[in-house]
Amino acid sequence: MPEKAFLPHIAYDSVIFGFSDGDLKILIMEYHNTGLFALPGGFVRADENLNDAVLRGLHERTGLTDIYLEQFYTFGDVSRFEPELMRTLLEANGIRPDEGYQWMLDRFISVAYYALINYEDVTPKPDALSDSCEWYPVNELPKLILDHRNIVEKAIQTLRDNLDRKLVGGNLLPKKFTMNELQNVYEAILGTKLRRTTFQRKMLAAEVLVRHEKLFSGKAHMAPYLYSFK
Amino acid sequence: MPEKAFLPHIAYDSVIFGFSDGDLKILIMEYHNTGLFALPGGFVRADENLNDAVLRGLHERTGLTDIYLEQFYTFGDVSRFEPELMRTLLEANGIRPDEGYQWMLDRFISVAYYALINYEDVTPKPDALSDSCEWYPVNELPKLILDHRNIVEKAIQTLRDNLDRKLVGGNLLPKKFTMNELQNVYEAILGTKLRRTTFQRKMLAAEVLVRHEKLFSGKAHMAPYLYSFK
DNA sequence: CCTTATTGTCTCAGTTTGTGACAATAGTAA
DNA sequence: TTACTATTGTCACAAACTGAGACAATAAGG
Repeated sequence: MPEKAFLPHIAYDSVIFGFSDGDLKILIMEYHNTGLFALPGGFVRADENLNDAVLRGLHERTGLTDIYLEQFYTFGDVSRFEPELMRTLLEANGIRPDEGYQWMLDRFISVAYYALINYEDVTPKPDALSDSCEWYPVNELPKLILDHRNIVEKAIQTLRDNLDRKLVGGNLLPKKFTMNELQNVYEAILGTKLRRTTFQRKMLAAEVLVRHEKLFSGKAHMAPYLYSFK
Repeated sequence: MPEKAFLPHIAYDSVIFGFSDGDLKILIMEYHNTGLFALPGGFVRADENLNDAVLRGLHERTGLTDIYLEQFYTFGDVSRFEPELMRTLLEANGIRPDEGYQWMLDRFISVAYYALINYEDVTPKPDALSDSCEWYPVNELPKLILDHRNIVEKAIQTLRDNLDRKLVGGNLLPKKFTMNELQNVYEAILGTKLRRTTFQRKMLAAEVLVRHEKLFSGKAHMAPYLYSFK
């Protein structure tokens, strides 16, 4: 990792949302031998678009290429600067700062993105510095380093704000889904229960859904239609 | 301007909105002896919060301290990198890159903010590299350097999206204003005419306005009330 | 064939929004 | 003083939208 390969002082962090078991979840990494948890993030190559750097990182973590991705804020407070913490992370990986990693101890400004992916499509992969990369329900996050907790809060807030405006919830589901599954996603994001009939009416009126065949679950009741987004 | 005073590779640009003569306007700077126009921007000191750097720059350009300011996007494409352009700017000011300004020729990622200010409160001041800092209607902008045109477009789009959600239009007016003036601001931002009675009803129902005395303009008709925001 | 859980649709009331009407000014002109 | 004009604050009515429940139509299982 030669110093000049990356832009110094600039990082990105990604809040990767998934949905399973009725919970909104995000991917969290745990660093080797430290018990420290953090958002997946990375650096920008000197000849690489910022957005492409994030997509590259996301691909490495999830294996996915077509990802719904949105930049939502850039965090630039001086209080982000904690060289002792970074030194701990590096040393826990047997890396000495004087081996060309000095730049990682500098102050960083971080551009934050959130991604929406289909939980089923992914087997999370840790990076070189991490033991694990795992899903955590947003209500049961471990303590995170730096201002990462703050980043998550702002990601959720932005996602809520955009939910109706951009009708973006479907990106957390498989291509085909039932109206009830879509409603569960909305409820998990908003943190409130919604009325079934009102939700269905609003979604159908938005004219963004295509109705497909019915889904027979084997249960003793009327089978729901499957839908996909146009 | 010693190199280590500022974070390299990181800049900010600000889209400073004002309102006069029925037009939405922004501040544009013209660089010395070049005919090049750009958004007001600057760099972040090594020990300064990103947001504070922007407020500092805004204060230098406008003299104002209490400013409505919002970060809206960070531009990080490689295509922003145009060292010849920056060299031209520096040389037109009699500055040689080898005098400690080499870092300004590097690739920059720019965090973009928009500000809403009261046009009447401001006498724009150019910075060291500029001949002028002047208001331009958003529909009559000169050709801007780099991706600044793009930044302006995104600022306007964000402002439109936030207009109803945050009831933010009043920041472009003096403390006290008439309902008609507020409507004119909204129309200039949205680029559409609004219905007088509907607009008035919505604003009053939002319970964010305080009604004051009437404003007598000397014209031959009923005088409107003055309002301020709570 | 009867029961049960869930779904798609409809209804009805309550609320919000679009649209025009209208009286109340604050001046000017006769 | 008395018309006359332009603009404002408010109301009235219809249209559209939303909340809340009702209900018939399933898809199994017993």
